[in-house]
Amino acid sequence: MSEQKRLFLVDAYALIFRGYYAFIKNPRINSKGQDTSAIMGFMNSLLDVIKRERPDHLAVCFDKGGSADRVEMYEAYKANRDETPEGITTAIPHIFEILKAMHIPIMVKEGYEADDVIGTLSRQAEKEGYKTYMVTPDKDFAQLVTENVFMYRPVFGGGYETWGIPEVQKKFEVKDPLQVIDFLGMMGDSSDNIPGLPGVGEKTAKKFIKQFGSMEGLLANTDQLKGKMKEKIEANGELGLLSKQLATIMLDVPVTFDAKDFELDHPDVERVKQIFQDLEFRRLTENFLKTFANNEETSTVESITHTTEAKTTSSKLKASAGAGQFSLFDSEGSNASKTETDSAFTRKTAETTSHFYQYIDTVTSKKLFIEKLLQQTSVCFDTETTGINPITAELVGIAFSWEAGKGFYLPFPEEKNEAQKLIEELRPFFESESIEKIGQNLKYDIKVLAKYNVEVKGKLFDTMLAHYLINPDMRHNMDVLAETYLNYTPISIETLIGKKGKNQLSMREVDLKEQTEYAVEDADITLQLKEHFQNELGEANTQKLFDEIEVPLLKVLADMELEGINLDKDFLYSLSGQLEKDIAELESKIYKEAGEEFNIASPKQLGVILFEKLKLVDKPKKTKTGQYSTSEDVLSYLAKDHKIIQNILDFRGLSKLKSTYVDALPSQVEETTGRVHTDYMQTVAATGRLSSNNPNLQNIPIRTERGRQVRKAFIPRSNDYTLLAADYSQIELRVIAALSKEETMIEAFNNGEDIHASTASKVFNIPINEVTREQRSNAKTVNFGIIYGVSAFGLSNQTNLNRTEAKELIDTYYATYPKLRNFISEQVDFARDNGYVQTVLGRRRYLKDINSRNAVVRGAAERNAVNAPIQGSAADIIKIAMINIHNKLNEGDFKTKMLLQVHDELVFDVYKPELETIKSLVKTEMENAYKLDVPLDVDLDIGDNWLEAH
DNA sequence: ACATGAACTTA
DNA sequence: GTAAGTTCATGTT
Repeated sequence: MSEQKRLFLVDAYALIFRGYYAFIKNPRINSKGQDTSAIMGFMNSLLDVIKRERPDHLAVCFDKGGSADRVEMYEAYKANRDETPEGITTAIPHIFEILKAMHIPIMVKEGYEADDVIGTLSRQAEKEGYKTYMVTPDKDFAQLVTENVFMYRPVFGGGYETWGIPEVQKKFEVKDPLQVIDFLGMMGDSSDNIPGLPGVGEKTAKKFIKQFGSMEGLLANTDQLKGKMKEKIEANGELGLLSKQLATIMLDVPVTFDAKDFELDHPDVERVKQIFQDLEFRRLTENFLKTFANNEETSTVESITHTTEAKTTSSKLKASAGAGQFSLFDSEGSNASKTETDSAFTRKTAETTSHFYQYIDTVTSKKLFIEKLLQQTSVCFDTETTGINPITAELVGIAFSWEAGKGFYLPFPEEKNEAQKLIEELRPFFESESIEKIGQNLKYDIKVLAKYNVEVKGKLFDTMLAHYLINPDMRHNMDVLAETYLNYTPISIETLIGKKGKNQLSMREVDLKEQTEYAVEDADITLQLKEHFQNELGEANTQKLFDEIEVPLLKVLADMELEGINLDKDFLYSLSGQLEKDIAELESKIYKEAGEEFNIASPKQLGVILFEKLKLVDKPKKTKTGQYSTSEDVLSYLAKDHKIIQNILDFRGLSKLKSTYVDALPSQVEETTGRVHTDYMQTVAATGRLSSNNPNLQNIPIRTERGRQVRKAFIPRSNDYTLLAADYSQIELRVIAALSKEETMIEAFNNGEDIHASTASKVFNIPINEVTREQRSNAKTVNFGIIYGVSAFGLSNQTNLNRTEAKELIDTYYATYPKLRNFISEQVDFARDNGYVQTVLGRRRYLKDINSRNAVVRGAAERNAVNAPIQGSAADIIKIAMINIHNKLNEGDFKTKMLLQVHDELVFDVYKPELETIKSLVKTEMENAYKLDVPLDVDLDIGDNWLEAH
């Protein structure tokens, strides 16, 4: 069990300040009038670290006398820092006293800051083979991180996060933690009074680091900059270098790391108790006693962990039932060895049933386990990893369950080769065609395993997908499902790794017993959910949709996501520069026109300028929150009244373009693959469509000339490849024509007519070649309106027609296409009778509001009743095409890959020699994915980027 | 630090 | 009028 030794170095002042301000609203004052907030806050953190981590070595580091060197360099250094609050200065002697009583070494060195002391010690400890954890919230320390040196940051709301090299690379967007110095030097730090470069903030600093690598790199290449920025940086090179020096933590402080001195040994309990009593700390005393009592207990438990004898629970500390104590493989069905949940466990899950979860940590038990595993016909599994991004995540463990209430957890070693060896032993299971694999969101697990070169074969059952088909309007996360269908509350991941968001620990840091309880429970629950959903799929008549569409598609999506797409970052960088310039110009024009400077991006401030200062309109429209509405349609209506309006609209358009696409996309290129990997969500859209996020590649601009340029950045993987975009022409109108059996429209499609022009010709009763642009455009609007469930009101809003003209147009439209009108009322009637509507493949959408007495609510449900079968059927069709194409590409061993899906379009990276074959393959598969009474038509385009391929 | 609303992007 | 996702400002832990 002897891991590498771990040294914890605590940045005292940082934690004291943090503790002090945590209580600032409600300071702790004892009966003697002492403000003990700082002491309390600090001690809480310290005990917390000890309790969580059980360090073998620990020291607390203080500043003393400021940094003489730094003041010499820059006299303003830390000058504008506020005077230390009295509550802190008075706390220091007490803290010293407590630390002494606890036998914790205190490190101070006159003339050096704690950063420098910690930095120096970490380097010495590293040489002696220690892993060092720097306990501090201060981001500056990130520069010290190495393979063996970590930041251990307390986070708001409790808990800690560990920053190793990958975390630092991610947070600061640097390649090497040392670049954090350049980053801080460029952007400056007001609390340390590091000046930084003028005009450079976080974003620009990150950009520079990526572009030039360092401060020196930037200063040597200012010729690549433009405009004001160039001038400012060239003029301030000295300041930049000085800032970098100020930000650098020293590594040569005259202190010595002596392992023996730093060993964490037993505190003088009586003395500490006495001090705490004097300060009137009651909870803290308890906490302290528990922390150190706990320590003893832990070592006892560990010493018995590997015995096979089930041990009677003698202490409330042994909370994780079952795990670790196993009389395993002779235990099938034997209640005697089943560990009942005890009080400490039951408190989290009220209706917990007894369970039998075990982890596997010996060669023999592993051998037995794999033997048993391979005898099963159906197994639920769940991977636990270091993160939520499957491309970078590493396996921490895999849980398995094939019988309700029971399961096993196989932890994975951190070392890569060892992990690979272990997964190889599981390969026969994962690649077995005859063992069914069950899971919740299998796409994730499949992607993780793919990174270990393991393919998941055999029949699949994904409980998330199953539930999506059973009830698409609900949410499908496991916790909700367990509560709804099993009346069971699973252990939340938050109790393990801390609050959601950025504050999470890695699963790797969680105690093995807790990992087991959590992971196996997930597999167990998922297995039980499967039993439940299996029957419901049959009842909802969606078994086929599940087996033939959604489940096969999951693997297709996994492949597409792993593949990613190549992005021309440099192109976007230069685009960003142009946009920045244009935005700045618009900005100054707007300020001039408004007569003052304000935040144009703030609808609130903008509203005041437009409607109170410039009084552009008498009765300004308000939003539902009571603010002035400055939405696009309101503003374009005013564009003729004041030239500021057009500038504002342009400003908004360009800002959106820059922030959401031009600047965001390059930062989402995956470091390890050099490509952008979107995540397709298969279970969010109520109609059956996919959605895409991180980044969303389904809303890349195309309508405006400027926006469309972004598509030039999406490029083939190399010169041997080209992009192919294949899109269905008017698929939704074809679907509605086919479903309604409207002959007039079907005939137009059969004849290959321009459907909007054809509609205009019929509605306005003129020959098709005499249709004007405006007529075609109005016809187009109505055609789309039908798909969305028209109203005259909506239509008049979308066109230049007034309400009566709009009504008239709709009436004529229905007269032209009578069966469309029938189809619409049939859908609504069907929904009223059955409570749902469905697509060509039987995908259902339930409409609970269809019989609502509230006309607005009911109207919305009626529009859903019309739209869902159309949008959903189109989604069904392209899904079929994707599965078939994916199969064909695999069977034919093509180098060509399918990369993207954008609702009615598929994008491929085509290996040039395969181009002709692929073109016909794709067209055939898409057009014949599903047989309708209307031909499906697919347009193909190729190009050296996504814009050209259109 | 986190959630919400407004605005803007797509099919 | 349908279906989505991201960013920014803003107000609240």
